[in-house]
Amino acid sequence: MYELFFKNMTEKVKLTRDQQQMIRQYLVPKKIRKNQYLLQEGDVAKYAAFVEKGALRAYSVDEKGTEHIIQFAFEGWTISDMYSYMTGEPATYNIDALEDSELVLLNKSAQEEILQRVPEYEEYIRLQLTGAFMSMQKRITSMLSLTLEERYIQLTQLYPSLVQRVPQRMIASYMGLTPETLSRVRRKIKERWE
Amino acid sequence: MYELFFKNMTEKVKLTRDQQQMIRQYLVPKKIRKNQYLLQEGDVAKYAAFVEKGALRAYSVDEKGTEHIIQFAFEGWTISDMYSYMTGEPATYNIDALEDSELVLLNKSAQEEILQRVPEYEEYIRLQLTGAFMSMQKRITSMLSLTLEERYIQLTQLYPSLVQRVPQRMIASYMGLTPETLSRVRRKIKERWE
DNA sequence: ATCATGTGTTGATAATTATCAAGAATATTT
DNA sequence: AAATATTCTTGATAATTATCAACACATGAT
Repeated sequence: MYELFFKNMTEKVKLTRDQQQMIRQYLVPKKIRKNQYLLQEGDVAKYAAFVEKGALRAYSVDEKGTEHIIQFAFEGWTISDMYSYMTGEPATYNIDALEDSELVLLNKSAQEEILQRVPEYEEYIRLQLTGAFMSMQKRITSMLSLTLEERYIQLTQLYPSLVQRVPQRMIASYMGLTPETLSRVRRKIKERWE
Repeated sequence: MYELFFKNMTEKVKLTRDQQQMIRQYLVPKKIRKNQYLLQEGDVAKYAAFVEKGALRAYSVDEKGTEHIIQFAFEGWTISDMYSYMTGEPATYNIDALEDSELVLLNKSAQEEILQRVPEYEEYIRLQLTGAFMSMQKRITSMLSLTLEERYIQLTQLYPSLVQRVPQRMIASYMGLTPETLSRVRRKIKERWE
């Protein structure tokens, strides 16, 4: 239990055994089944979830009922509705599981207590946020400057497990396209390599 | 000098006078003129820049020479090529000034020393990054789920100074559109309100 | 194993945005 | 103030993507 969570953290910051034990008290394990919700829009996001095993997505639903996937999270990633988590306001996003998943949950007040008792945890969060920031910035850059083919190829190279474990209609949604267009993009890539 | 920088920081974390004085040692003031570069792609981003006064943009240039604006920064915002700053690799982005600007520069090793001597600075960075993360997530959500009119209206509401101080062709670039299309979007909004 | 449901592909057509070009308006330079 | 450069708007056309529909294939339920 929590192997990946602590492996991930201790790769970034040095923690004593005692500190790790202390943090462990605040963690809540959770298993969810494929298609099960972790968060529904309108509720308050009480937790940030670290993915120990499995895959999740965060998505918003527009007035026409179309889903727009904002984020995927595989093993080693953290997912939440950050605004709702930080402010206690109703969540914008739904979060559900693409596969049976094992999560490590941390609520906000627990995080605050950890931060007071383990200062190194602050550094861990900073490094995590920095990684997420860079990742998102790269995504926006790609959306603005690359062709669809280039974007898809980049996705498969940066996140190979995405393409293997996620249905194509969801990859299309993540890219802001219809499934039909993504199918055409993939055909064009294939033709270019024959 | 540095008024906004310290105002911004002390709104987020509590610092003693001594701590503030200590941090001040590491800061470098810089004035740049409109259109002057702060960073050119290919160079290493030695600094993160806090905007005391003025406005800057970060943009990438694609193979056709088209500029894609990734970020604007007005007073109170920080701008850099985060990946280059963190890793010492060559920068992807150019950063230049849209107006005569006054900046507060902080290089990476100075940041690391501050972090060791003022633990509260860690919290400040975390809170800053959290804000930036939420802002970027909102931007991606809008790009995926809103019509162009809705996106433009949202921009003018979230960042009124953007629309007043930035040429429209740059707003179009930031939105991923041509100037012609943005002009048409604005006309449609106007017709809708008459 | 069979049936039902979901996903991906394909073609045709409609809608949206990019590209090109020119004119009008605004900003900058002399 | 006049001249020049830049920006914004507009129209026409081309290119790209969305929408609709049908079929083939894959997956899930019984």
